[in-house]
Amino acid sequence: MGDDDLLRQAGLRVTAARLAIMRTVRAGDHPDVDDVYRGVRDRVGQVSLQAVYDSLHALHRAGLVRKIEPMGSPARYEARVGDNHHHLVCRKCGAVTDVDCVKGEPPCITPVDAAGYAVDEADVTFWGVCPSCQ
Amino acid sequence: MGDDDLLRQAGLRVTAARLAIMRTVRAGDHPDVDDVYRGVRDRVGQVSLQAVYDSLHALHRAGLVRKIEPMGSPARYEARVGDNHHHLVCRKCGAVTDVDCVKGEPPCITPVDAAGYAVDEADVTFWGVCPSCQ
DNA sequence: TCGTTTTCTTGAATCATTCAGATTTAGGGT
DNA sequence: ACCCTAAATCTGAATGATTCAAGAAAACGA
Repeated sequence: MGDDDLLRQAGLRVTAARLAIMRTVRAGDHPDVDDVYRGVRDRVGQVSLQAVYDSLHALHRAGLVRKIEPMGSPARYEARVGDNHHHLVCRKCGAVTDVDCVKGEPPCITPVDAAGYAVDEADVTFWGVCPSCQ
Repeated sequence: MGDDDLLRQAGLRVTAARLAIMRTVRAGDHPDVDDVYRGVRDRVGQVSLQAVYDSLHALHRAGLVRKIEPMGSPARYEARVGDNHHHLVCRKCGAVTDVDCVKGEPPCITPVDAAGYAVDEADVTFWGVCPSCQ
């Protein structure tokens, strides 16, 4: 299924900007908004930064992209959705690396005592220093 | 051991502002900077917002307070440190609730494949809807 | 093709946080 | 007790990511 079908299926209109955003996020390595902005401009020549914000919000709401926000850095996006994987973040360079979850099904972790909360997602971030920064 | 000793032991000077910040963080429920700011003013009358930022940084660096940053909200602080507990965050009201870790020792979780990273901390956030918002 | 609704644009505003420089204070040394 | 110096705090401004607002353009069902 192509990106256009994914968009339509989510009730979103198919636009050049959105297709380029999806491709850019998929091609990049956890790009932030600015990375996506630049990537999209490379592909379609002209987009406004706000269109990128709007579209990323729409795509995120539709579950087509995942948003991660490591402490201290701007929001980053990724195309791997639904597989509930987690992230390794380098304290020095900020690099983000995917880590597969031990368990297969999301949510991979259920708190011992949910305190009455209806939990629907577990967000796990491992902090450390990446190989090239060590 | 009193807060003054904790500060001295960390190589930090003992000031009224810092003592008030520690008490405020301990008394509050994951307060953000502004909550701390107001709490400290209630206790000592006069502090600048920057002093609160500076002191919280110092306390955080010294390991006397923990900093958490749920996506989309300003940084929050808590006094429980070193026990590697995690957090439940309400998607509606933003409330934060502590959850004890299944395992006892930090890091409570070690990624299956650390990809060469020297991992020193695992940050786990559960997202859901709290009892009163359901 | 037309009309409605969504999307995109431009431009400004907001919010948390940080930076800079001057002033004060804590606490060790005399 | 009094200096001295580094650390802490103050005032005031700057930054950077993100959001708001309102008009123009584009998508797509009728």
